[in-house]
Amino acid sequence: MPELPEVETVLRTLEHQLNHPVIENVEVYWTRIIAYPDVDTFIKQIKGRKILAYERYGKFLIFDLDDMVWIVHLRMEGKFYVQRPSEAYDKHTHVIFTLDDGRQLRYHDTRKFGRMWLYPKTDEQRYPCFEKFGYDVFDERLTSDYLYHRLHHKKTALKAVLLDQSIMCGIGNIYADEICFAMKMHPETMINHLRKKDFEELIYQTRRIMNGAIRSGGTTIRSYTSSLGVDGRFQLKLKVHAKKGEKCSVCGTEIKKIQVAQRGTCYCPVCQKRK
DNA sequence: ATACTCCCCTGAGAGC
DNA sequence: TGCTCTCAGGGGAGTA
Repeated sequence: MPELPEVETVLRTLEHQLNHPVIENVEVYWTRIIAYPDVDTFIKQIKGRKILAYERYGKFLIFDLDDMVWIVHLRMEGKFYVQRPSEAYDKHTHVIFTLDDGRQLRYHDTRKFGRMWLYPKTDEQRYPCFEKFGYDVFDERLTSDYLYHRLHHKKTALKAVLLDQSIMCGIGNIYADEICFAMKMHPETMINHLRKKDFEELIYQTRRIMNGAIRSGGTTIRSYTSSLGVDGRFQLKLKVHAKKGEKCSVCGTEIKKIQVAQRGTCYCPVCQKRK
């Protein structure tokens, strides 16, 4: 599933592939994908607009259309393909954008969880779909002081905090497990047990892991063909997520799987201690 | 305010 | 082989 590094890779790949096309036509085959405005307005307003810039906020893709912004969240399985109109598409292709260079940008989503929004652009770049979202993981305003003041009194599990997009956004289930492992902390560690230096470590490890994943995701840009999105190449580097029953790469102990914050959670019972 | 639960969806995998 | 059942998961909505 696309988390921050995958979204970043998709965005860079799209920019590289598409450059700055004008969207000439749009066909929507599953209307719920369009979250705002209504489908007819979405189509009417996005037609004729040029993609000037590609940006990211958390797991959102942001396409700068000059006086408007087109925002996409891939959720679980959303993908973009750049294809010729003559190429076949399957039942999971829900939105097709025809570009002025003759190609099509096709939105594909097996589970139909992804969403798109189109808003008039504002200076502060805040939109209703971002309302409940906090700082992006790489936002410089996200500091250990900020996290400490916001969290040190709360009795919430560490992993629940990492997944809470209203505090910082971009982390999903995979990287939440990896960050807990890198911090050598049990995912159920109560956040109020963390000291200031632990929050520094949290931010450091989060950014280190995200940057590493972006770098290895970025390597797929050169080799990719028609399919955008990341093929799971850097799963090779995962230490605990989806590793239930395998041996910990550090100590050899069997990785365990539990539920934390209603999410499947893998961890090493020896390396990761409750604080 | 916080923490659950359900919902949206489909394919994969398990069990029979 | 083929059927049915269960589960995964980001995030919104509703509820205790």
